[in-house]
Amino acid sequence: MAGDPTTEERIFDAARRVFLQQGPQARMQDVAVEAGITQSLLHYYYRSRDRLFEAVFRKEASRLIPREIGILNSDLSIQEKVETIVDDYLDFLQKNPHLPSFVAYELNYHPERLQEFMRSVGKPDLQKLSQQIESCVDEGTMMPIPPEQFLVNLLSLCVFPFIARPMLHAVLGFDDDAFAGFIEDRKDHLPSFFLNALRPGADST
Amino acid sequence: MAGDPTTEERIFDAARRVFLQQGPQARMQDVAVEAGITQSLLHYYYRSRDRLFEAVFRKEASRLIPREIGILNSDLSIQEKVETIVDDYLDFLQKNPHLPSFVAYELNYHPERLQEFMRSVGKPDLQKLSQQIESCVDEGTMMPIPPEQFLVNLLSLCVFPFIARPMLHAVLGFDDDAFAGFIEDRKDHLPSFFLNALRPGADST
DNA sequence: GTCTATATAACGATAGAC
DNA sequence: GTCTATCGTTATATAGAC
Repeated sequence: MAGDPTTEERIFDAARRVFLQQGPQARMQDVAVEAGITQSLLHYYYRSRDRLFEAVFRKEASRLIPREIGILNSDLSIQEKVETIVDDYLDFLQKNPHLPSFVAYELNYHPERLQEFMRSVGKPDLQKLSQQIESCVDEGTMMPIPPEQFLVNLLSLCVFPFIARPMLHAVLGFDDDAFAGFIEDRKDHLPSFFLNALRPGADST
Repeated sequence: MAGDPTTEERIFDAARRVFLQQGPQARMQDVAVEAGITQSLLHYYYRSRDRLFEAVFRKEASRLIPREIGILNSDLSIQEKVETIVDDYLDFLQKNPHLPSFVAYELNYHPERLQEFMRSVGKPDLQKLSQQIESCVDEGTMMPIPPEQFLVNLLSLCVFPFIARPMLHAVLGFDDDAFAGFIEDRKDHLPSFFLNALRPGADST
Protein backbone atom coordinates (compact mmCIF):
# COMPACT_ATOMS: atom_id res chain seq x y z
CA MET A 1 0.00 0.00 0.00
CA ALA A 2 0.90 3.67 -0.05
CA GLY A 3 2.05 3.58 -3.62
CA ASP A 4 1.47 6.84 -5.46
CA PRO A 5 -0.11 9.31 -3.10
CA THR A 6 -3.31 10.87 -4.36
CA THR A 7 -3.35 14.56 -5.14
CA GLU A 8 -5.35 15.17 -2.02
CA GLU A 9 -2.69 13.49 0.06
CA ARG A 10 0.06 15.43 -1.62
CA ILE A 11 -1.80 18.64 -0.88
CA PHE A 12 -2.32 17.69 2.73
CA ASP A 13 1.31 16.77 3.26
CA ALA A 14 2.46 19.96 1.60
CA ALA A 15 0.11 21.95 3.81
CA ARG A 16 1.49 20.25 6.90
CA ARG A 17 5.04 21.11 6.02
CA VAL A 18 4.23 24.69 5.07
CA PHE A 19 2.01 25.49 8.05
CA LEU A 20 4.43 23.94 10.52
CA GLN A 21 7.53 25.57 9.13
CA GLN A 22 6.21 28.97 8.12
CA GLY A 23 3.56 29.27 10.79
CA PRO A 24 -0.23 29.24 10.82
CA GLN A 25 -0.44 32.43 8.78
CA ALA A 26 1.24 30.85 5.76
CA ARG A 27 -0.50 31.51 2.44
CA MET A 28 -2.34 29.20 0.10
CA GLN A 29 0.09 30.11 -2.62
CA ASP A 30 2.96 28.68 -0.58
CA VAL A 31 1.07 25.44 -0.09
CA ALA A 32 0.33 25.23 -3.80
CA VAL A 33 3.96 25.68 -4.72
CA GLU A 34 5.06 23.12 -2.14
CA ALA A 35 2.55 20.64 -3.56
CA GLY A 36 3.55 21.46 -7.13
CA ILE A 37 0.08 22.46 -8.24
CA THR A 38 -1.97 25.61 -8.72
CA GLN A 39 -3.82 27.52 -6.10
CA SER A 40 -7.23 26.80 -7.57
CA LEU A 41 -6.67 23.09 -7.26
CA LEU A 42 -6.37 23.55 -3.53
CA HIS A 43 -9.86 24.96 -3.53
CA TYR A 44 -11.08 22.06 -5.60
CA TYR A 45 -10.09 19.60 -2.88
CA TYR A 46 -10.51 21.76 0.21
CA ARG A 47 -13.22 24.28 -0.31
CA SER A 48 -11.51 27.02 1.66
CA ARG A 49 -8.29 27.91 3.37
CA ASP A 50 -10.02 27.42 6.67
CA ARG A 51 -10.97 23.83 5.90
CA LEU A 52 -7.48 22.96 4.78
CA PHE A 53 -5.96 24.56 7.83
CA GLU A 54 -8.40 22.88 10.15
CA ALA A 55 -7.63 19.49 8.67
CA VAL A 56 -3.94 20.07 9.34
CA PHE A 57 -4.53 21.42 12.82
CA ARG A 58 -6.72 18.50 13.86
CA LYS A 59 -4.15 16.02 12.70
CA GLU A 60 -1.19 17.77 14.29
CA ALA A 61 -2.85 18.70 17.56
CA SER A 62 -3.92 15.12 18.02
CA ARG A 63 -0.32 14.00 17.69
CA LEU A 64 1.05 16.30 20.37
CA ILE A 65 -0.73 15.24 23.52
CA PRO A 66 -2.39 11.80 23.45
CA ARG A 67 0.70 9.66 23.29
CA GLU A 68 1.87 10.95 26.66
CA ILE A 69 -1.59 10.76 28.17
CA GLY A 70 -1.64 7.11 27.27
CA ILE A 71 1.60 6.56 29.15
CA LEU A 72 0.36 8.60 32.08
CA ASN A 73 -2.86 6.63 32.36
CA SER A 74 -1.09 3.28 32.12
CA ASP A 75 -0.27 0.97 35.00
CA LEU A 76 3.43 1.80 35.08
CA SER A 77 4.96 3.02 38.31
CA ILE A 78 5.53 6.72 38.78
CA GLN A 79 9.21 6.30 38.17
CA GLU A 80 8.65 4.33 34.99
CA LYS A 81 6.14 6.86 33.76
CA VAL A 82 8.55 9.72 34.20
CA GLU A 83 11.36 7.87 32.50
CA THR A 84 9.16 6.69 29.65
CA ILE A 85 7.50 10.03 29.04
CA VAL A 86 10.73 11.98 29.02
CA ASP A 87 12.41 9.58 26.66
CA ASP A 88 9.48 9.19 24.34
CA TYR A 89 8.48 12.83 24.29
CA LEU A 90 11.92 14.31 23.73
CA ASP A 91 12.42 11.82 20.96
CA PHE A 92 9.12 12.69 19.36
CA LEU A 93 9.71 16.41 19.68
CA GLN A 94 13.14 16.18 18.16
CA LYS A 95 11.45 14.71 15.10
CA ASN A 96 8.65 17.29 15.17
CA PRO A 97 10.33 20.40 16.52
CA HIS A 98 7.80 22.89 15.16
CA LEU A 99 4.75 21.19 16.56
CA PRO A 100 4.57 22.85 19.99
CA SER A 101 4.88 26.40 18.65
CA PHE A 102 2.29 25.70 16.00
CA VAL A 103 -0.30 24.34 18.40
CA ALA A 104 0.50 26.91 21.08
CA TYR A 105 -0.05 29.79 18.69
CA GLU A 106 -3.32 28.46 17.44
CA LEU A 107 -4.71 27.76 20.90
CA ASN A 108 -3.62 31.11 22.26
CA TYR A 109 -4.94 33.26 19.45
CA HIS A 110 -7.87 31.22 18.17
CA PRO A 111 -9.65 30.04 21.27
CA GLU A 112 -12.58 28.83 19.16
CA ARG A 113 -10.42 25.82 18.34
CA LEU A 114 -10.26 24.85 21.99
CA GLN A 115 -13.49 22.90 21.67
CA GLU A 116 -12.28 20.70 18.87
CA PHE A 117 -8.93 20.40 20.59
CA MET A 118 -10.57 19.06 23.71
CA ARG A 119 -12.30 16.37 21.72
CA SER A 120 -9.06 15.38 20.03
CA VAL A 121 -7.27 14.66 23.30
CA GLY A 122 -8.19 12.18 25.96
CA LYS A 123 -8.03 13.56 29.46
CA PRO A 124 -5.33 12.44 31.83
CA ASP A 125 -6.55 10.34 34.73
CA LEU A 126 -5.67 12.75 37.52
CA GLN A 127 -7.38 10.62 40.13
CA LYS A 128 -5.25 7.62 39.29
CA LEU A 129 -2.11 9.71 39.32
CA SER A 130 -3.14 11.21 42.63
CA GLN A 131 -3.62 7.78 44.17
CA GLN A 132 -0.31 6.59 42.84
CA ILE A 133 1.42 9.58 44.38
CA GLU A 134 -0.38 9.04 47.64
CA SER A 135 0.69 5.45 48.00
CA CYS A 136 4.29 6.42 47.28
CA VAL A 137 4.00 9.09 49.95
CA ASP A 138 2.66 6.51 52.37
CA GLU A 139 5.58 4.23 51.56
CA GLY A 140 7.86 7.14 52.34
CA THR A 141 9.38 7.11 48.84
CA MET A 142 8.01 10.42 47.63
CA MET A 143 7.12 13.94 48.65
CA PRO A 144 3.47 14.89 48.31
CA ILE A 145 2.70 16.93 45.20
CA PRO A 146 -0.61 17.91 43.63
CA PRO A 147 -1.10 15.87 40.46
CA GLU A 148 -1.66 19.00 38.39
CA GLN A 149 1.71 20.40 39.43
CA PHE A 150 3.29 17.03 38.73
CA LEU A 151 1.89 16.98 35.22
CA VAL A 152 2.65 20.57 34.35
CA ASN A 153 6.20 20.30 35.66
CA LEU A 154 6.85 17.26 33.54
CA LEU A 155 5.38 18.77 30.41
CA SER A 156 7.14 22.09 30.97
CA LEU A 157 10.54 20.50 31.21
CA CYS A 158 10.01 18.49 28.03
CA VAL A 159 8.18 20.92 25.77
CA PHE A 160 9.38 24.39 26.67
CA PRO A 161 12.85 24.14 25.10
CA PHE A 162 11.24 23.56 21.72
CA ILE A 163 9.00 26.61 21.97
CA ALA A 164 11.78 28.79 23.31
CA ARG A 165 14.34 27.40 20.93
CA PRO A 166 15.16 30.68 19.15
CA MET A 167 15.58 32.30 22.55
CA LEU A 168 18.03 29.60 23.57
CA HIS A 169 19.95 30.11 20.37
CA ALA A 170 20.18 33.80 21.16
CA VAL A 171 20.83 33.64 24.88
CA LEU A 172 22.96 30.49 25.10
CA GLY A 173 24.61 30.78 21.69
CA PHE A 174 23.31 27.45 20.42
CA ASP A 175 23.47 26.40 16.82
CA ASP A 176 21.41 23.48 15.51
CA ASP A 177 23.95 20.89 16.56
CA ALA A 178 24.36 22.36 20.00
CA PHE A 179 20.60 22.32 20.47
CA ALA A 180 20.37 18.68 19.39
CA GLY A 181 23.14 17.81 21.81
CA PHE A 182 21.43 19.77 24.54
CA ILE A 183 18.22 17.75 24.07
CA GLU A 184 20.18 14.54 23.92
CA ASP A 185 21.78 15.38 27.28
CA ARG A 186 18.36 16.18 28.59
CA LYS A 187 17.13 12.64 28.02
CA ASP A 188 19.62 11.52 30.65
CA HIS A 189 19.31 14.53 32.84
CA LEU A 190 15.57 15.09 33.19
CA PRO A 191 14.37 11.81 34.71
CA SER A 192 16.82 11.95 37.58
CA PHE A 193 16.25 15.69 38.01
CA PHE A 194 12.51 15.21 38.17
CA LEU A 195 12.45 12.11 40.36
CA ASN A 196 15.03 13.65 42.62
CA ALA A 197 12.79 16.65 43.12
CA LEU A 198 10.13 14.38 44.56
CA ARG A 199 12.40 12.46 46.90
CA PRO A 200 11.34 12.85 50.51
CA GLY A 201 13.47 14.01 53.41
CA ALA A 202 14.34 17.57 52.52
CA ASP A 203 13.22 20.85 53.85
CA SER A 204 13.71 24.19 52.19
CA THR A 205 12.85 26.72 54.86
CA MET B 1 5.41 64.02 35.19
CA ALA B 2 3.18 61.72 33.15
CA GLY B 3 0.35 64.18 32.93
CA ASP B 4 -1.59 63.92 29.69
CA PRO B 5 0.02 61.33 27.50
CA THR B 6 0.97 62.50 24.03
CA THR B 7 -0.85 61.07 21.06
CA GLU B 8 2.22 59.05 20.20
CA GLU B 9 2.20 57.49 23.64
CA ARG B 10 -1.49 56.75 23.44
CA ILE B 11 -0.93 55.02 20.11
CA PHE B 12 1.94 53.01 21.46
CA ASP B 13 0.03 51.87 24.52
CA ALA B 14 -2.97 50.95 22.41
CA ALA B 15 -0.73 48.98 20.08
CA ARG B 16 0.77 47.12 23.03
CA ARG B 17 -2.60 46.09 24.31
CA VAL B 18 -3.91 45.07 20.91
CA PHE B 19 -0.86 43.14 19.77
CA LEU B 20 -0.51 41.32 23.06
CA GLN B 21 -4.16 40.39 23.39
CA GLN B 22 -5.06 39.70 19.77
CA GLY B 23 -1.69 38.43 18.65
CA PRO B 24 1.01 39.71 16.33
CA GLN B 25 -1.28 39.56 13.30
CA ALA B 26 -3.66 42.16 14.71
CA ARG B 27 -4.67 44.89 12.28
CA MET B 28 -3.90 48.57 12.22
CA GLN B 29 -7.60 49.30 12.31
CA ASP B 30 -7.88 47.58 15.69
CA VAL B 31 -5.05 49.65 17.06
CA ALA B 32 -6.64 52.83 15.75
CA VAL B 33 -9.95 52.03 17.42
CA GLU B 34 -8.23 51.13 20.67
CA ALA B 35 -6.36 54.44 20.59
CA GLY B 36 -9.51 56.35 19.68
CA ILE B 37 -8.10 57.84 16.48
CA THR B 38 -8.10 57.16 12.75
CA GLN B 39 -5.93 54.76 10.90
CA SER B 40 -4.14 57.42 8.95
CA LEU B 41 -2.95 59.06 12.12
CA LEU B 42 -1.10 55.90 12.98
CA HIS B 43 0.86 56.30 9.77
CA TYR B 44 1.53 59.89 10.60
CA TYR B 45 3.39 58.86 13.76
CA TYR B 46 4.73 55.46 12.74
CA ARG B 47 5.40 55.36 9.04
CA SER B 48 4.34 51.74 8.61
CA ARG B 49 2.76 48.85 10.40
CA ASP B 50 6.14 47.24 10.59
CA ARG B 51 7.68 50.16 12.45
CA LEU B 52 4.86 50.29 14.94
CA PHE B 53 5.02 46.57 15.50
CA GLU B 54 8.76 46.62 15.87
CA ALA B 55 8.57 49.36 18.47
CA VAL B 56 6.14 47.26 20.48
CA PHE B 57 8.15 44.10 20.05
CA ARG B 58 11.40 45.71 21.18
CA LYS B 59 9.77 47.08 24.27
CA GLU B 60 7.99 43.89 25.21
CA ALA B 61 10.81 41.50 24.41
CA SER B 62 13.13 43.56 26.55
CA ARG B 63 10.76 43.18 29.48
CA LEU B 64 10.56 39.42 29.33
CA ILE B 65 14.12 38.31 29.91
CA PRO B 66 16.49 40.88 31.43
CA ARG B 67 14.93 41.13 34.87
CA GLU B 68 15.71 37.49 35.57
CA ILE B 69 19.15 37.70 34.02
CA GLY B 70 19.92 40.46 36.46
CA ILE B 71 18.97 38.24 39.36
CA LEU B 72 20.90 35.35 37.89
CA ASN B 73 24.06 37.39 37.48
CA SER B 74 23.84 38.83 40.98
CA ASP B 75 25.84 37.72 44.01
CA LEU B 76 22.97 35.89 45.66
CA SER B 77 23.40 32.25 46.58
CA ILE B 78 21.98 29.60 44.29
CA GLN B 79 19.14 28.98 46.67
CA GLU B 80 18.32 32.67 46.93
CA LYS B 81 18.44 33.03 43.16
CA VAL B 82 15.98 30.22 42.62
CA GLU B 83 13.62 31.55 45.26
CA THR B 84 13.87 35.12 44.01
CA ILE B 85 13.49 34.27 40.33
CA VAL B 86 10.49 32.02 40.84
CA ASP B 87 8.72 34.53 43.01
CA ASP B 88 9.53 37.54 40.87
CA TYR B 89 8.91 35.85 37.53
CA LEU B 90 5.60 34.22 38.38
CA ASP B 91 4.46 37.51 39.78
CA PHE B 92 5.52 39.37 36.68
CA LEU B 93 3.97 36.82 34.34
CA GLN B 94 0.70 36.88 36.20
CA LYS B 95 0.57 40.60 35.45
CA ASN B 96 1.67 40.06 31.83
CA PRO B 97 0.18 36.71 30.91
CA HIS B 98 0.26 37.22 27.14
CA LEU B 99 3.90 38.22 26.93
CA PRO B 100 5.51 34.78 26.52
CA SER B 101 3.21 33.67 23.71
CA PHE B 102 3.69 36.95 21.92
CA VAL B 103 7.47 36.84 22.01
CA ALA B 104 7.61 33.11 21.32
CA TYR B 105 5.51 33.45 18.21
CA GLU B 106 7.54 36.28 16.85
CA LEU B 107 10.88 34.62 17.47
CA ASN B 108 9.76 31.32 16.00
CA TYR B 109 8.22 32.65 12.82
CA HIS B 110 10.23 35.81 12.19
CA PRO B 111 13.81 34.79 12.82
CA GLU B 112 15.02 38.08 11.39
CA ARG B 113 14.07 39.61 14.72
CA LEU B 114 16.53 37.38 16.52
CA GLN B 115 19.31 39.86 15.87
CA GLU B 116 17.56 42.76 17.49
CA PHE B 117 16.34 40.46 20.24
CA MET B 118 19.88 39.49 21.08
CA ARG B 119 20.85 43.11 21.50
CA SER B 120 17.87 43.78 23.73
CA VAL B 121 18.83 41.15 26.27
CA GLY B 122 21.97 40.91 28.30
CA LYS B 123 23.49 37.47 28.35
CA PRO B 124 23.45 35.38 31.49
CA ASP B 125 26.81 34.85 33.12
CA LEU B 126 27.02 31.10 32.64
CA GLN B 127 30.57 30.97 33.91
CA LYS B 128 29.62 32.54 37.19
CA LEU B 129 26.67 30.21 37.56
CA SER B 130 28.89 27.28 36.73
CA GLN B 131 31.38 28.25 39.42
CA GLN B 132 28.64 28.73 41.94
CA ILE B 133 27.28 25.29 41.20
CA GLU B 134 30.72 23.81 41.40
CA SER B 135 31.44 25.18 44.82
CA CYS B 136 28.12 23.90 46.10
CA VAL B 137 28.99 20.51 44.68
CA ASP B 138 32.33 20.65 46.46
CA GLU B 139 30.58 21.52 49.70
CA GLY B 140 28.39 18.49 49.16
CA THR B 141 25.20 20.55 49.12
CA MET B 142 24.28 20.05 45.48
CA MET B 143 24.28 17.61 42.61
CA PRO B 144 26.33 18.61 39.58
CA ILE B 145 24.27 20.06 36.73
CA PRO B 146 25.31 21.85 33.54
CA PRO B 147 24.46 25.54 33.90
CA GLU B 148 22.46 25.50 30.66
CA GLN B 149 20.22 22.74 31.96
CA PHE B 150 19.88 24.59 35.24
CA LEU B 151 18.74 27.73 33.48
CA VAL B 152 16.40 26.07 31.00
CA ASN B 153 14.77 24.00 33.72
CA LEU B 154 14.11 27.06 35.81
CA LEU B 155 12.71 29.06 32.91
CA SER B 156 10.63 26.14 31.66
CA LEU B 157 8.92 25.66 34.99
CA CYS B 158 8.08 29.35 35.29
CA VAL B 159 7.15 30.30 31.74
CA PHE B 160 5.60 27.24 30.14
CA PRO B 161 2.28 27.31 32.00
CA PHE B 162 1.56 30.73 30.52
CA ILE B 163 2.23 29.61 26.96
CA ALA B 164 0.29 26.39 27.39
CA ARG B 165 -2.48 28.03 29.33
CA PRO B 166 -5.30 27.22 26.88
CA MET B 167 -4.12 23.63 26.88
CA LEU B 168 -4.27 23.53 30.65
CA HIS B 169 -7.76 24.95 30.58
CA ALA B 170 -8.76 22.18 28.17
CA VAL B 171 -6.89 19.27 29.72
CA LEU B 172 -7.16 20.14 33.41
CA GLY B 173 -10.49 21.93 33.26
CA PHE B 174 -9.18 25.21 34.62
CA ASP B 175 -11.09 28.43 34.51
CA ASP B 176 -9.38 31.79 35.07
CA ASP B 177 -9.62 31.58 38.83
CA ALA B 178 -8.35 28.03 38.92
CA PHE B 179 -5.40 29.05 36.80
CA ALA B 180 -4.59 31.98 39.06
CA GLY B 181 -4.77 29.70 42.07
CA PHE B 182 -2.59 27.16 40.32
CA ILE B 183 0.11 29.78 39.74
CA GLU B 184 -0.23 31.02 43.28
CA ASP B 185 0.38 27.49 44.56
CA ARG B 186 3.31 27.26 42.23
CA LYS B 187 5.10 30.12 43.98
CA ASP B 188 5.33 27.92 47.05
CA HIS B 189 5.82 24.70 45.22
CA LEU B 190 8.48 25.44 42.63
CA PRO B 191 11.42 26.61 44.76
CA SER B 192 11.37 23.51 46.94
CA PHE B 193 10.73 21.28 43.94
CA PHE B 194 13.66 22.76 42.04
CA LEU B 195 16.12 22.91 44.94
CA ASN B 196 15.14 19.43 45.98
CA ALA B 197 15.95 18.17 42.52
CA LEU B 198 19.51 19.34 42.98
CA ARG B 199 20.02 17.92 46.45
CA PRO B 200 22.80 15.35 46.50
CA GLY B 201 22.64 11.78 47.76
CA ALA B 202 20.21 10.08 45.42
CA ASP B 203 20.57 7.63 42.67
CA SER B 204 17.93 6.88 40.12
CA THR B 205 19.12 3.92 38.10
C1' DG C 1 -2.14 67.16 13.92
C1' DT C 2 -6.21 65.14 12.53
C1' DC C 3 -9.60 63.96 9.45
C1' DT C 4 -12.03 61.91 4.82
C1' DA C 5 -11.37 59.82 0.71
C1' DT C 6 -8.83 56.96 -2.19
C1' DA C 7 -4.97 54.40 -4.17
C1' DT C 8 -2.36 50.07 -4.15
C1' DA C 9 -1.33 45.48 -3.14
C1' DA C 10 -2.23 40.87 -1.52
C1' DC C 11 -4.80 37.13 -0.78
C1' DG C 12 -8.72 33.97 -0.94
C1' DA C 13 -12.06 32.43 -3.90
C1' DT C 14 -14.70 31.58 -8.33
C1' DA C 15 -15.66 30.97 -13.50
C1' DG C 16 -14.89 28.66 -17.31
C1' DA C 17 -11.91 26.38 -20.88
C1' DC C 18 -9.60 22.07 -21.67
C1' DG D 1 -8.90 16.93 -12.46
C1' DT D 2 -6.19 20.63 -13.67
C1' DC D 3 -5.25 24.86 -15.64
C1' DT D 4 -5.64 30.33 -16.76
C1' DA D 5 -7.86 34.36 -15.94
C1' DT D 6 -10.38 37.22 -13.02
C1' DC D 7 -13.36 38.85 -9.28
C1' DG D 8 -14.17 40.58 -4.48
C1' DT D 9 -12.57 41.65 -0.13
C1' DT D 10 -9.59 43.30 3.10
C1' DA D 11 -5.42 45.63 4.88
C1' DT D 12 -1.80 48.86 4.37
C1' DA D 13 -0.58 53.12 2.82
C1' DT D 14 -0.99 57.87 0.64
C1' DA D 15 -3.25 62.47 -0.89
C1' DG D 16 -5.17 66.31 0.25
C1' DA D 17 -8.61 69.27 2.83
C1' DC D 18 -9.15 71.49 7.24
